[in-house]
Formats: sequence, C-alpha cells, structure tokens
Amino acid sequence: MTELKELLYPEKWLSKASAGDRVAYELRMRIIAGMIESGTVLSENKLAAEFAVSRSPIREALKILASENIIRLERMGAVVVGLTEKEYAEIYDVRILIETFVFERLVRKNTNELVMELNKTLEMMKIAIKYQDADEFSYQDVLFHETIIRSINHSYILMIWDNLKPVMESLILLSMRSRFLEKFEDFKRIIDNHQIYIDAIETKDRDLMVKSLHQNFDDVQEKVEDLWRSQQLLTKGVEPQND
Amino acid sequence: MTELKELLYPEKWLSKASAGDRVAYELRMRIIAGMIESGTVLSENKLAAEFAVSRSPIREALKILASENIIRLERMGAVVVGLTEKEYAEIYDVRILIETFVFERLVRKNTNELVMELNKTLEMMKIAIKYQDADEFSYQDVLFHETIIRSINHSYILMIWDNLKPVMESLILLSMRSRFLEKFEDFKRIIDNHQIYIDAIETKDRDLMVKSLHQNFDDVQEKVEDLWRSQQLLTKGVEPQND
DNA sequence: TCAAGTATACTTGTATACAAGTATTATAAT
DNA sequence: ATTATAATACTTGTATACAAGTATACTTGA
Repeated sequence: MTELKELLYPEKWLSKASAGDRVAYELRMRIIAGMIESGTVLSENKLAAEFAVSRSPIREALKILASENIIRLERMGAVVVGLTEKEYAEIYDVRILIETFVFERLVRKNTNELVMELNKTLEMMKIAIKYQDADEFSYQDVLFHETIIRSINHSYILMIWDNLKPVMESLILLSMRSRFLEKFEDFKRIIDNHQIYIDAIETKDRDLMVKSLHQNFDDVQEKVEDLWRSQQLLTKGVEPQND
Repeated sequence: MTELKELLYPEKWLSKASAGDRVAYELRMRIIAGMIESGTVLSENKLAAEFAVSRSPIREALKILASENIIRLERMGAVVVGLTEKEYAEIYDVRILIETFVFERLVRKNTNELVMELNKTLEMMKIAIKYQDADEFSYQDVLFHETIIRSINHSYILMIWDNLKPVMESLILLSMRSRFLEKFEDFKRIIDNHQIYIDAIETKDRDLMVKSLHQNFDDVQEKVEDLWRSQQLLTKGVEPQND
C-alpha cells in the first residue's frame, strides 16, 4: 500500500481537526487538483490503508465529500466526480446567488463594523503578498468572503456557504499557489478589486458590488480553467458520468 | 431506557434506509414537531439505547442533522437548535432563492416534458386528497418541487435542495397531517396554486410564477406558524441560543 | 464554611470485528 | 465452446472495545 507522501492541504490548518476531517481535506485537494482522476472508484479499505487510519474516519470523510458533490456514494465504492467546466460554472452561480442575496440584506444594515473587519482582512492579504505566502493569502481571501456572508446572521445561507466553502478554499489555494509562481502581477488587481468590494458595501452601491463580485470570481475562474485544461489532458479518456 | 414507541416518519418510506438514516428521519420529525425541545442536549449513548442501535448509526444521524442546522455538534453533546420563526423565514428565503433561479433557467428551455411530469404529480396529489392520505399528498407535494429543481440539471443547486429537502419534507408532513383534520378546504386552494405554477412554467410567465411561489410557501408557512406557536407554549422557558 | 485537588462518570474519536450482501472468477455440465 | 452454478474476494453497515479528554461530584485540608 502506498504511504502518505506529501500533503496538499496546509498542515497547520489541521491542528484541531479529527482524522476524518484531515482525510477529507486532503482527498478534496487531490481530487480538485486532478491528482485523482474523475471516475476513479475509491475503496474504504484501500483509503484506510493509504492514510494509515481505520475505516471509521474514512467513512466520515467520504460522507463529507459526497455532501459536497465531489464524489458519489454508490452501492460498491465511492466514485470520484471531480470538477468539470460545468461544475465550475455551477459553483460560480451559487456564489453569485448567495453573495448578491447577502448584499441585499447589507444595504439595509449598518455596515461600519463589517467594513472595518474587511479592511483588516485586506491588510492581512497585502502582508501575505509581501511575504509571498500563497496559503496565508488564500486563507484571508476565503475569510474575506466568509466575513461578509456571516455578517447578515442567516443560518441557512451560512449552511450553503458551509457546503461550498471547502471546495472554494481548495480552488483558491491551488489557484493562488500557481499564481505566486507565474503571474505575481495579478495580485495588485485582486487587492484593488477587494477594495472595490469594500467600497460597494460602504456606499451600498449595488452596481459596483456586482461588478466587483464578477471580477472577483473571474479572477479565480481564469486560473481554474487553466487548471482544468491541464487536467483534461491527463484524463481525456474518462467518460463524464451524469445521473 | 425508553423504548421506541411510535414513529412520526412514515415507515414505508424507509424500506431501503439504513439505521442511521432512520434515526435521522425520526429525530428530525420529533425536533420539528417540537417533541424534543430547543436546547436539549442529545447524548449518543442515550440515543443509541433509545433507538436500540449502536453508536455508529447514531453518529451518522447526528452528522446529518447538524448539516441541516437542526442540531449543533458541540464538544459535549449535540444541542438541539430546532426551528424558530427566524429559521422558518430563512428556509423560505432559500426556497425562493433557488426556485426563482431555477425558473430563470427554465424560461430558456423546452419545458414540455417537465410540464407533463408536473401534471402527473398534480393528479396524484388530487387522488391523495380524495382518499385523505396526508402522507401521500406530502410526498407528491415535495416531489413536485423537486421535479422542477432537478429539471435544470444543476448539481450545486441540487446540493442546496438536498440539504433543505428533509426539513421541508418534515414541515410539509406535519402541516398537511393537521390540515387534513382541521382545514380540509385548504386543499382546493393548494391544488389550484400548483396548477398556476405549472401554467407559469408553461407560459414562462415570471410574475405568475413568483406570485404562485409565494402563495405556495405561505400555505405551508401559515400552518407552520401555528405549529410554532403551540411549541412556544411548551418551551416558553427555554432560551433561544444563537452563536 | 470554603478552596483546592482528586476521583468518577460521563463525553467523543478511532480501531476492530462481524454479518450480510454483491461482483467476479472459477468450475462443472451440456 | 457456452451456459449455469458454485466458490471467492470483495463491498457496506453495524456493533463493540478502548483511549483520551472533560465536566461533575466528592473528599480533604485549612
């Protein structure tokens, strides 16, 4: 059985996580990065051997990934679904959907506290760029959006975010890591765009918000499409499976 | 330990379900019906004894309910959150959100097949009323909306529905059961309203759709608020807990 | 009486064992 | 050679055991 070599997911983010969560985080990264091909059938026993844990945490991890639509639990084995262009577009849809919903709530609220919090996070992002820390940058980027979503105190919108967040986080991590190597100049634009988002919230300017929201997603999307294209080369023979 | 007396969730819907799923379905019904008060701390061991199964399926059930926001998994014990007026409004929000999204997709598609399917389901609902079968009526009602949502083939919108559906199903079941006893005349209006929904899809009339959608939710909401009021009397001392 | 420490009865997370079911492969009969 | 049947090597779901951690109650000391 293959030993667990290198972790894609930042280890320091897992300090308090259970074995099941660790496996879920790591498997998710591998699937989204294309290291595990679409269509692969995962066996609980094999995974348990590979990750050197028992079946209990593996089952937990598979349940989590299934709820995120990354794998499909079938009678025999968990089938990797992965993210095709279709899924990227769908994630995009849902993000637009919930963030515009949140914005509609925000325009009727006092956003001073939120704006302060977002400014803080934005400063953190700048520091992360300065020290070329892609993981820290990704963390703050995800936190930025989560802060906005949490601010309206809507448990069912938060539920949607909770389901989407792990996949988003993985996408952003992979996107930012490669960008720090290849397209470092992108980050100025990303920072600017987040500033526009803050301004939109502060001035309650819907149009500005939508503009920056789309730009923001395109920033991740663009890189992600590259990612997907390179995946496609690896997995060109695999049949896309739909229900 | 208390033996499992009477099941709130229809047994025949559980034919293929695992023990964990059964427990989840039943616990969900009890929580939503107010039989288990908000704030109650559930113990895995006690539940295992009560449902006469081991801790494994209980853990599975608690994970499911936590992902639906019905309970909160804490360090010691699972705390019942339940549904207050706030949560009802939030569920309503999300339903409006996803069904309007779905409708926007539908206006650009051929909906002949869907409309036929919906007509079939509507006929089923009429039969269920004729034979005063509240559970069957609820089943078809939930199916009606699920059919619409599935029709656009959007896995991430479906993901949201999958998370919302069990709670919706429970709400509708409870609502319809009491209505069959008390307000039988409501059903004509409900049927009419579903017909309007179908017409809206057929003619791709946005305004008609929104109108019927809101009416449809109000139909459940109304009864549900009664339910909540009666719950409130039972649990008036319990502090509502928010994070 | 009250504070501090200790014992105990919980809790969760993980490992392991087993039963029941399902594919796959091998064997036997035509 | 092909089909039917039986053996096997998987699979999942559930029960149980155990370790480590946490709250509660109890005891001991002043």
